[in-house]
Amino acid sequence: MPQPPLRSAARYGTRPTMKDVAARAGVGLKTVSRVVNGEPGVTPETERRVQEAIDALGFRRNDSARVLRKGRTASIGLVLEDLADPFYGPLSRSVEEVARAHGALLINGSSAEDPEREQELVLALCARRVDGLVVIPAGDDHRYLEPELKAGVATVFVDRPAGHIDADVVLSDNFGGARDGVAHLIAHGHRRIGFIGDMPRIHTAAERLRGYRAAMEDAGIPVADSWMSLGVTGPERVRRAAEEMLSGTDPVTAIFAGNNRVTVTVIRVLAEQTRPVALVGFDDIELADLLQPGVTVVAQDAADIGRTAAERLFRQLDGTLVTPERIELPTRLITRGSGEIPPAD
Amino acid sequence: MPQPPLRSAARYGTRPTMKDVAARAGVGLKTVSRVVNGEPGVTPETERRVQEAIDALGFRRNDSARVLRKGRTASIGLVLEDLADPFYGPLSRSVEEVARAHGALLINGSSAEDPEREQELVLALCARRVDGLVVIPAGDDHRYLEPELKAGVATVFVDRPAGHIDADVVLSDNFGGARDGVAHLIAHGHRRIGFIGDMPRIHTAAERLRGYRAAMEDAGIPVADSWMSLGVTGPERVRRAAEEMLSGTDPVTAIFAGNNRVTVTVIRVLAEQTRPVALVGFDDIELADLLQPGVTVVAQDAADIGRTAAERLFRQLDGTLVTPERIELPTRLITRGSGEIPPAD
DNA sequence: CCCGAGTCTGACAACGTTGTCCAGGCTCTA
DNA sequence: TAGAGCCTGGACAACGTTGTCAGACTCGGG
Repeated sequence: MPQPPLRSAARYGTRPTMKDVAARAGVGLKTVSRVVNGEPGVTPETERRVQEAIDALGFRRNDSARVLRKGRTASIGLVLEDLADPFYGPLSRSVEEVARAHGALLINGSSAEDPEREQELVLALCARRVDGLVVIPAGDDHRYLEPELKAGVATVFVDRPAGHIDADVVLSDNFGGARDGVAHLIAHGHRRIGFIGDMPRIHTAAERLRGYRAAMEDAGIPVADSWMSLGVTGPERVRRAAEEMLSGTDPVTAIFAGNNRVTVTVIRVLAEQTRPVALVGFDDIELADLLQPGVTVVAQDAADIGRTAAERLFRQLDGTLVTPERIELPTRLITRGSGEIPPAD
Repeated sequence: MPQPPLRSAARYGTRPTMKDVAARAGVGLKTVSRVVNGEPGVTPETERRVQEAIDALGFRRNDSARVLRKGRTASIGLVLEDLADPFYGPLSRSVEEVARAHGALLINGSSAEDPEREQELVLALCARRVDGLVVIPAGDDHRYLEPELKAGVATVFVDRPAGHIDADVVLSDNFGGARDGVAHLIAHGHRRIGFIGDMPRIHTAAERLRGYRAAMEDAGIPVADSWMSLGVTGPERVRRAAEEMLSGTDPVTAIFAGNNRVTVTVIRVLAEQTRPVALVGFDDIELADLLQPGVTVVAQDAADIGRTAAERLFRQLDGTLVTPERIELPTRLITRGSGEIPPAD
C-alpha cells in the first residue's frame, strides 16, 4: 500500500475542533464555545482547563462554520484594476485600514480592466459572502449585482459610476480637474494643446476628455482631431501618439496627459525633444518634483478616495445610510514647472 | 410597530438557498447541487428548469457552507508590510496572478511592520482556513504557526526567513546585492561611503548592512561609526541622517541607501547639495532613469519574488514539495549615473 | 430544613452545502 | 416478456460552530 508523502498526510490530517477540546478538557461543547468567544458564565477554573486544552491541541476556531451560523463574515471585497499600479496601492491600503478599524479583513482582486473578469471576481466574492464590496468597475453594466444588493451586500463604486443600477459612488472631479489643468496651459499662452487618454468607454477617460474640450471651448480654441489621441494603452503606443502630435504640420506646444502611465511615457518622449514642450498630467507621480523640469499635475488623493468609500460602506452596514449618493472629491493642481513652460512657437 | 429602514430590512433578508431553488424547480436538493457544480446525471430538461429557478431567485452558492463540507477554501493569504509601498504592489499582484491560475482568491493584510499585528493577521487568515499563506514577516518568532503547519497550511515566507520554525523562504540576495553596490562605489574611487538603512532587527536591513561591511572590508577600508545610520525610518530622520554624514569633520563622498524610501529622501537631500555626491540605492524606483543624474540602483524583481513564492506555495498544496528550502534570487546592478560620480575630495 | 433565585453547564437543533446510498424507471438483450 | 443493467433523482447524514433552553448545583433567607 503506497504511502502518501508526509506533508500531504499532514495536509489531510484533520484539525482539532471544539468537540476535541471539550473531550480533552472534560467539559461540554458549548462551554468551549463560551471560552473561545469570551462569553460570561464560565468559572475561572473551568476556563483554565479549557484554555489548556486549546493550547495543547493548537485549536483555532473555524470561521467558515462560524459564518455559516452567524451570517456575517467580517470581510469585505475590493475589486480594482491592477494592484501593481501606484494609484491603487495606497487606495487599497486605506480601504484596508478602515476595514481593520471595523474588525474586517480585505480580499482584493485585479480585474485587469476586463469586464468579464470583474464580474467573475465580484461574484466569487459574493459567494464567499463578503459583507460589502468596493468596486472600481471595468464594465459598464452591473445589473448582475441586483440580487446581491437585494440580499443586503453593501456596495460602493469607486472612480467610475455603476452601470444600470443605483449604487453609491465615490470619485474625483475628473471633468473639473482636467478642465483646470488644460486652462492652466491656456493661461500660459498655449493654444495648440494635445490630449492623450485612455479608451473613452472608461468613465474617467471620457470625463477628462470632456474637461479638455470644455477648457478649449471656454477659450474659444477650435480643437484639431490630430491633437487628440484616445484609447491608447501601453508605452509604445503612447510614445507613438505623442511623437505624432509633436511633429506634422500643426504640432502641439503642450500636452495634457490623461493618467499617470501616460504621463510617465510622455515625460520620456519630451526628454528627447529639442524644443521645450509644456506638460500637465492627471494623477500625481512620485519624484515628479525632482525631475527637470518638475512635472505639473492634477493630483487626486487615492488614500482619501479609498477611505471615503470604505467609510461609506460601513455606514451602509450600520444601517445609517439608506439612499445611494454620488460623492465627488476635488482635485488639486500642483505646479512644478512643466506646466508653466511658454509655447515655443 | 416601527418599520426598519428599507436597506436594513433587505440586509437581514435571507438569501435563497439550494432548498429554495429545489422547491421552485420541483426537484430534489441534490439535483440542484449537481446542476450548480456541473456534475453529470441530470437530464437537459431538468437542468433547464433548475437553471431557470436559479436565475429567477438570484441564487448564489454559499461558499462558507461549501468550505465547511469540502475542507478547501480556494483562497490564500498574503501578509506584507504595506500595500501602499511601490515594492509590494507588484509583488501582491504577481501572487494574485498565480493564485488565479489555480482558481484561488487572495486575501491580503498589511502588518505595518508590527510583529503583533502580523500574528493577529496570520491567525485571522488561518481561522478563515486559507489553504496557504505567503508571509513577509515583521516578527522574528513564528512558533505560533506550528499548529497550522501541522494541520497542513502551506506556507512560504518572503523577503526574510521565518523565526524558529522550518519553512520555505524566497528572498533576494540582499547581502550580495549590497556588497556589489558598495563595491561599485569603491571601484569609482570612493572610500568614505555612508550607509543609511532600516532597523537591523529586520533581516533585509541586517543583510544589506553586512554586505556594506563586507565590501568595505574587502577593499581594506576601515568604517567610521559616523558613516552608518541604522534604524532610521520616516523622511525627516533619514534627511537628518544624510545631512549629518555629509557635513562634519569626515564627510562621506558617497551614500548607499538601504531601501527605496531611503533612496527617495536621499535624492532630495543630494539635490540641495552644492558638491556632487555619489548614490547607489537598494530597490529600483520609478523614473530613476529620468532624474539628473539617473539613479544607480541594486534592483530586485518584486514580481518575480512574488511569483516564485506563490508557485512554491501551490506546489506544496499539490504535495509535490516536501522539504522546506531557502531560495535566493539574484539582484541586478543598474548603472544610470549617480553611482558613477567620482569622489569630490 | 426547605425553597427560590441565581449561577454554571451541556444537549440539541440549525446554518447551507456535498457525499453516500438507495429507489424507481428506463433500455436492451435473450 | 422477463431479467439485467443503467440512468436519473432524492433522502439523509455530516462538516464545526452558535443560539436556545433546560437541568444541576450553590447559596442565602425564612
